[in-house]
Amino acid sequence: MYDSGMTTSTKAPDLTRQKLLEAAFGEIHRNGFQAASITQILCDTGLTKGALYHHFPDKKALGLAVVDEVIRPRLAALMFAPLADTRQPLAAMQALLAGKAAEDDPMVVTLGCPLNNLMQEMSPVDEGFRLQLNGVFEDWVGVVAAALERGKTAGEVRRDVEAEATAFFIVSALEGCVGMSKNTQSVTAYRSCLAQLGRFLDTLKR
Amino acid sequence: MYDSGMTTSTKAPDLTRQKLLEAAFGEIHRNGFQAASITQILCDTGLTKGALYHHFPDKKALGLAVVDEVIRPRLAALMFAPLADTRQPLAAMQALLAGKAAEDDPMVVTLGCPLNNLMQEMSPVDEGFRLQLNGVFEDWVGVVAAALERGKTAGEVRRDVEAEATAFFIVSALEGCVGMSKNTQSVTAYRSCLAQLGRFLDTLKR
DNA sequence: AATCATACATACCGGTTGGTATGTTGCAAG
DNA sequence: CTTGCAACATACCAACCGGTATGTATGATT
Repeated sequence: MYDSGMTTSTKAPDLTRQKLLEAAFGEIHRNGFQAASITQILCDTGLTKGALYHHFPDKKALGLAVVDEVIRPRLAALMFAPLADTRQPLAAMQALLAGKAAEDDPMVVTLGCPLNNLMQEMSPVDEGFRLQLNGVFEDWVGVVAAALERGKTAGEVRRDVEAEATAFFIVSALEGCVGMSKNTQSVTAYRSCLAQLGRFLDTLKR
Repeated sequence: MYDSGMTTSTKAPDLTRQKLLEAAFGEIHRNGFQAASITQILCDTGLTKGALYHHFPDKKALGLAVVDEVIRPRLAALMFAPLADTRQPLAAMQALLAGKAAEDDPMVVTLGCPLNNLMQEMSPVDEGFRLQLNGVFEDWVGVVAAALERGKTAGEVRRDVEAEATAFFIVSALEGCVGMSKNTQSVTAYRSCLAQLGRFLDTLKR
């Protein structure tokens, strides 16, 4: 038999692990990795160090797990999925940007993109983090590039567009927009910046 | 009389202040503000806490001074000056980007843009920092926007270009390129990304 | 029923942090 | 000559950090 009737209390290791990951994600998103306090994360979850260091060997492992098991899936759902099979990547991305801009109070303006935040903070400082983050980033660029290629064969995208370089630029510009808007704390600037990125996308049209 | 013959030893308050600022800039550039160690900064300068806390009330004040007295002038010399009076902002920015791309080993790829780094780290966390950084950023955008406006009247830039929004996007995209290249640690990607930004600039031509 | 590993909680530790209080030196004014 | 303040140096501190060692409850195994 299995513990079907358990609420949360007794023993549910994967659940507590998940709680740790989510809390860590929140603290890291708010304060960055280095400034994220283990104690605070445990405070948020109601757990203790015993639980944490049972599931993760150290703080860095927790951070890397957050990248792989929280940030990556979120990004995949938000940004990868809509482009996964499209043959009109430009239209799809325009819709994506429009959807982003339409959010009434984007948390991304308040706290920024979790991936970008971590990249800016940790990439120059820790090679392990850099590789992990770069993996997610390159996957993202890869998804966009593949979509652009499909758009080329489908006739939506100009033939002389360098898919890989353009994709890299699109993602970079998007992250740049988010980052600068975070600094400005202005939703208006955020939307305006996204609109300009949309204008660039238009120039790729055939 | 004034102490004309002093080398460095006895008393030269503004010089030690400057040394503190430069060392702090370096540590902040390498590790971020929160992770920058006061002790390490003093180690770099050969000074002590007595000196530091004589010139600055606390760590935050030091950081803000770095923004105003180190980062801002550097940025002004590198990015503002070349656009100060141009009537062909597009050509000027293309030249600027080309110059950036031509650097054999841009430190900006290794450690990123000091302004961007600080914005990403500190803006969501400390309002004082946000305002200070945003001041520099908005000045930058203002310089670009003004140049674009002059380009419009001079006939280089299309009339339907929204100077302010476009300037915001240009700077954002540039910072995005730098940030992503920092993560990739690839000078090639950096140059390629700058080239794409150049293509966007071309679309603004009349 | 006894055993044993998993899944935590609790208490503790060395190291580092930013910050302060006190001391010392030197130049310049009175 | 001495007084006084600016410009530092030195010693010290409480708070917090990540990490560990130990203890304990629980469920599964034999």
